[in-house]
Amino acid sequence: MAIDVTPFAGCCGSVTDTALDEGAAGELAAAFKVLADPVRLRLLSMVATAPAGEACACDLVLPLGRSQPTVSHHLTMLVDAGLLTRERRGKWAWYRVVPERLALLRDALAP
Amino acid sequence: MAIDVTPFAGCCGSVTDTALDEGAAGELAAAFKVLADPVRLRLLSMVATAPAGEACACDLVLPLGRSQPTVSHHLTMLVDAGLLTRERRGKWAWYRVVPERLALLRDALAP
DNA sequence: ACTATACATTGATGATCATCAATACGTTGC
DNA sequence: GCAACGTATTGATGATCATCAATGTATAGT
Repeated sequence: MAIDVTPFAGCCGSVTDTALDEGAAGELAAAFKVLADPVRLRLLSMVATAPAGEACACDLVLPLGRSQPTVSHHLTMLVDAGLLTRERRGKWAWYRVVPERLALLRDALAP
Repeated sequence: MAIDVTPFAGCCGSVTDTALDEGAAGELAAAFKVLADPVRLRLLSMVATAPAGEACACDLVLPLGRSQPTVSHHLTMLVDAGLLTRERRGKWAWYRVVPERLALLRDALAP
């Protein structure tokens, strides 16, 4: 089941801006939780640095040293978090990063 | 036991820069894991937005609605992660944010 | 010294999560 | 239709973690 289609609706404001209320803190925490895993970070960076800005899931399993279901699970989490998009082409699934989403999280740490 | 005095030694490079190796991904993930909690995010923003750039622990317990030990635990995690500094003055403990540390994490999400 | 206060630590518990084996689903080619 | 392949889902398990009550450790005031 999808974790949350719009975790951290966050449009503006940084942690150093104004004190976060409980709701905003929960959404932001959920967003960072997705980044708080080595496998997901590697997946994100592998897709981000892939040749045409996209990567096939078939090329991500072996280098990570995890089972196919585990990699698929992490990719789904990244998609659900809005950090990646998934596009099926035939038997393969291709992933691209969503820069705006990454920027949103980065801005949450702005001074 | 302190989690790690220098988690994410990270000096340079973003997730979109070059593919992360297992070690770097682990350090980065550990750093984000500290941010991946609502209470810690609220603590961070409360300290960041505090009047003189510092906040007394005594003023952080009630607004969070958590027990004193729980708040103390989260503050310790933030200090161990290098995101906050702690200074004891008499009976009180005063916290300040470490902007450089926050910037380090922000840069890890740079395009 | 004694008491009260502020904070940290310990120990225990329930919840969340990463992981894999097994299985299901959808697509391609024969 | 059938077999092979790439991917997603299910179910189970061990590990990690947030939380609190109880306790420990200082410091300040009387």
